[in-house]
Amino acid sequence: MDDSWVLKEMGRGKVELKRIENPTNRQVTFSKRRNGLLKKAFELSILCDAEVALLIFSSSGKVYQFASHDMDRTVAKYRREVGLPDSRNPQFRTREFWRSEIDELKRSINTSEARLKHLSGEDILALGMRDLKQLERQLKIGVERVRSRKISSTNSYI
Amino acid sequence: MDDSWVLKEMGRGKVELKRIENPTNRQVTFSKRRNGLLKKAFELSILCDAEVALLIFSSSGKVYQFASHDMDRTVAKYRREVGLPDSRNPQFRTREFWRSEIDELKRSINTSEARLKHLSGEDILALGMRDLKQLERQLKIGVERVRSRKISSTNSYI
DNA sequence: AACTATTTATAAGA
DNA sequence: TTCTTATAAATAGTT
Repeated sequence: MDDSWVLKEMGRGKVELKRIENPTNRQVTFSKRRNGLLKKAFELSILCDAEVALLIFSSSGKVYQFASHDMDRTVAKYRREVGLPDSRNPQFRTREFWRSEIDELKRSINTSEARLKHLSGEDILALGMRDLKQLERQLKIGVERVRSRKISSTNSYI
Repeated sequence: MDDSWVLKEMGRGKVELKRIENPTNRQVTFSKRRNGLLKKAFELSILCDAEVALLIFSSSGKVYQFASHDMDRTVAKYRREVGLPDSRNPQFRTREFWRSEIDELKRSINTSEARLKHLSGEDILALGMRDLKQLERQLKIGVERVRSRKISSTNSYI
């Protein structure tokens, strides 16, 4: 992205990637970049359906935050992921209940996604001839529908 | 920065600020923007001497993180700031946590099903020309893959 | 993964 | 701080 890494930045001037010593400049830059970062965190969460949590403390101690879902939830998720099994939870029944609920939904998702892959021609090695023929028929129907839709769209017939 | 808020984005094209439906595009954009966001978080922490913590979960559940100091420390600091007495064990919120987890899975299912319909040529009235073209391209790829699979299957080339 | 045309972000300056 | 502007970066669509 630029020549000698850790050397330059955006904008009119060129800035070393190191702490800005002038307090005024640092404050101004903090304000601008903080907003930019929060905005991009928001956009990432929307565009890519990601769960994002962002915490920023200014050097003077003020907090700024963004959480696409819920800060606690995301942090809890992170803790589990990282290895804190959070297994001090005595309510295993409840926990098991929710888990099975979720497993069921996940199975449903897997089914849909397998079908989506098949419709994209992926993971079809295991399919038999009958399924392949049916798949081909379905795809051709799809192509035809999309094609005719494109035509009427082109002619502004909406 | 741009005309009608929530309408455009960077780069060659113009993108609505909404979830990218095509899984491939979404994954690519996620990868690019995730890196951009992590980089900017890092730069903010250096340039402005700020304490920054960033958590990103992809929609497939993979975690990415940046912490200028220490994730736990920053989170604890945040909790104190917000008023929660650093309760790392939010038992009373467990129900809400599971509920949002489940809601998300349900949304995911709805999305898969919408896309399945699109690939079958259903419910495509609302799609724009760009999406239709992409859909047609994808369907044709699917047809080709299925066709070639049928041939090798016929010839017992497994 | 690499390439660019564009759009954004932002460092300085006012 | 806010606005403006010149320039550096980020990135969407494409190959």
